[in-house]
Amino acid sequence: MSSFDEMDAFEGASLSARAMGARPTPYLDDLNPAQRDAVELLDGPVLMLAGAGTGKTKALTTRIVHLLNTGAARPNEILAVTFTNKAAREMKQRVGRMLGQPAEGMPWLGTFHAICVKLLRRHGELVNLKSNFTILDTDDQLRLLKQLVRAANIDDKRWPARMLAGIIDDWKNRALTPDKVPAADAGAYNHKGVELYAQYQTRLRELNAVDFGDLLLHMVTIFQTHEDVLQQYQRWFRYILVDEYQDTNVAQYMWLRLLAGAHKNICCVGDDDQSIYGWRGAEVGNILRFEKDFPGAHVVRLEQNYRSTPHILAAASNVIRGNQGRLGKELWTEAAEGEKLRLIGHWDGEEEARWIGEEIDAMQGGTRGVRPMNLDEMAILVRASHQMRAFEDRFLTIGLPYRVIGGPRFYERMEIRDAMAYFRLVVSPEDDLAFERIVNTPKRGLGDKAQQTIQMTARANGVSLVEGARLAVEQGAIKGKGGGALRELVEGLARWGRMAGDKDLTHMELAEIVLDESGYTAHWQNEKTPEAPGRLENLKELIKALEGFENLQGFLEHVSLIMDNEQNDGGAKVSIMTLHAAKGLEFPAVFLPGWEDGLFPSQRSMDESGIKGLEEERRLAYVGITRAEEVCTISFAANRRVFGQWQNSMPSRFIDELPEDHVEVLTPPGLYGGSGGGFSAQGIETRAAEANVYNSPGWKRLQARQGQYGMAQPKESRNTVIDMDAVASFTLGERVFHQKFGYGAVIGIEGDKVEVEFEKAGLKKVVARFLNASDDVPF
DNA sequence: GTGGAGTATCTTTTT
DNA sequence: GATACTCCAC
Repeated sequence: MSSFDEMDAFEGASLSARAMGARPTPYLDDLNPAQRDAVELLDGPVLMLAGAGTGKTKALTTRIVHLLNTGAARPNEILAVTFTNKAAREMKQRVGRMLGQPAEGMPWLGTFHAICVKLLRRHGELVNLKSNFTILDTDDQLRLLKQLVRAANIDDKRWPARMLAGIIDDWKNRALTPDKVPAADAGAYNHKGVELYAQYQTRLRELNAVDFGDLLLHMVTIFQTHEDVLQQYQRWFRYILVDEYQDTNVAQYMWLRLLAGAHKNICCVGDDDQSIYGWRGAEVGNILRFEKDFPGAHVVRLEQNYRSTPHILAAASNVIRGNQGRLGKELWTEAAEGEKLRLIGHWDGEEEARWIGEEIDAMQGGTRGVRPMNLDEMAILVRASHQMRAFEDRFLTIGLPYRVIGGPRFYERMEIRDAMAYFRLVVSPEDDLAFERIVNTPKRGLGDKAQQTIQMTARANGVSLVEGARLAVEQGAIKGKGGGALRELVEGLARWGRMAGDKDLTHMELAEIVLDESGYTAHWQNEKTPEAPGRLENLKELIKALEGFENLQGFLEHVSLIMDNEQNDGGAKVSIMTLHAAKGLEFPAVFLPGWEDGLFPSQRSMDESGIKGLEEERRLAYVGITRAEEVCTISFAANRRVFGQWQNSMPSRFIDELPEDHVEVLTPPGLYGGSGGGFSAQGIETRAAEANVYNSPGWKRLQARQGQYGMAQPKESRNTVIDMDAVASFTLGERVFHQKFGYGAVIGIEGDKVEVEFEKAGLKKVVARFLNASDDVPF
């Protein structure tokens, strides 16, 4: 690894590169005047206010190319920060394409986190970290916090560790080390928050580990306390570029200000109207006060939109107008008028999914809209991930190919994390958290008691858990079957560790040996659950993913930072994702379902953050609408299942903010004998009433008439589970149904418990509430 | 020590 | 409706 001094040595070379003088700049001809400004104003602070679809990435990448081309900086003197790995990847590709060569030479183009890891590997010792520190994910973090909470004798029912994790995260986002937490926050987590935060940081240091927030926080601390280090990097990074500046939190902001403090060659790109990460500590204020922070800053506005039709832009503008304190932009386009936005209401969530499925089919077949569309030109953007389920269910039944973006991630799956814990232990045996995860996975007969013995032995001797386990076995502190299994595990770990140094063995082979010899593979082979084969499949995939890396360590590093899994499995598919995940993307056709008050805008957001929360929700609506290029379809449902309970709601207040002239209101389906059989007569009537309302010109007054459809009756009462009072009347011999055990006969009643002889599951004692009379079975 | 049944909580959004 | 957690019976 090259040391920092070696890096400095390049500086001389860069001067000669600059001396080479300007080269032709054909790429500038591709830009509109505003974009050109944004590219050519190289020195001094620049704020690029780039509305949705205004060619922001183009301007940013061209700026990098221009910096290189004019000799202002060498590739490794440019610090370019993004928020997502995807954005970093894309930028690298585009720069490479423009330069006509792979942009391998841009080591400082990456996410905040990836760049901080690089820096921290070099300078970690300044905050008492060894350079091979591990990065904890949220799971490890939570387990660690739980231990601390329990040790502090706090009732983790009333004060969940999750909550503490959130509070600590928040402090870290605000660049607050435990000693800097303001007095106003002293009451946090039952007045124990600050103390536990300090303990947590101590524990992390003992484990030679950091969490995500630490990556930024430690670097800020180092820059603040080591002037020499800061100055070196201020010299080194001649030009700084920041993407999605509106999403920076305080720690990131301080980090940037420190680095840009000397030369102030910083170009921040953002859109205050697309700030949607306030809940994660992002401060819109950062972008709003850029000109104050950097006096004399050039502000460039990109307002010509190359993405959407005028109808779509008009709708988006009208919605976002409701927010206060914006920097203000007016998007315009030369695009043809196109279709109006479409708005439709449905009876319930399932019907919404059904309708959208049919619509997608029709659009694909060319029977709807001005041109046939490919499946990958369409996307469904939801507010909360639980909304995805209805679409997945529906699309599975009609065989419509879809892809969920940002769903449960590969590296978060249980089996993958288990396997990775084994790998972590092979690479670094002192990784106590990894050891705790796998001591008893697969089952080795090592329960709480044995694990406590290991912990105590380790602590008494001041060694890692693995070493503690070895000692405990040696001293015979753990007897019987567990002891033998533990000895085997400890010896295995030592053996695999030695094998890691073996040149004749690839790390893929090693990984396979580890999983086989530890019994982990067998554990899933013996498991009879329906998921087991899939999990084995995932493990195989994990081994395959190792191929791209030098060794296990390199792989683990990669995974801790890049938790996304791009599945580019072939074939056109409809995309389903959250609005947050959709930022930066665009699709010819966009569906925005679930526009109901409470769901969107989210009740929780409004409860917790009031007006600020509502405004962030509104920005989310803005982001959603502006993803659409040609067609945007907004929908809402009167009824939806929440927590398995039916709930009804009113259309979103944002629907009122859509400009009437740019919206076409569609008649709900079902009235023409289309879909949705099986409703009661009452349901049809209600739906007919809805149709009239929708068709009326004054549809905006819908809200005033919410009583008519907002408070619609639940579908059918016979679908509800039998209630407790009714259950009391079970009689001996009665035929009953249980969700899990199936059919059976009542053979005894004791209070609220009923003894049932099930046909398949045999004799069980169950609580009456979970039983239905068999002719009353829900279906 | 394990596994099953019963109970509580959950749903925003993620590097 | 699903999962994580707790409690109780083997």
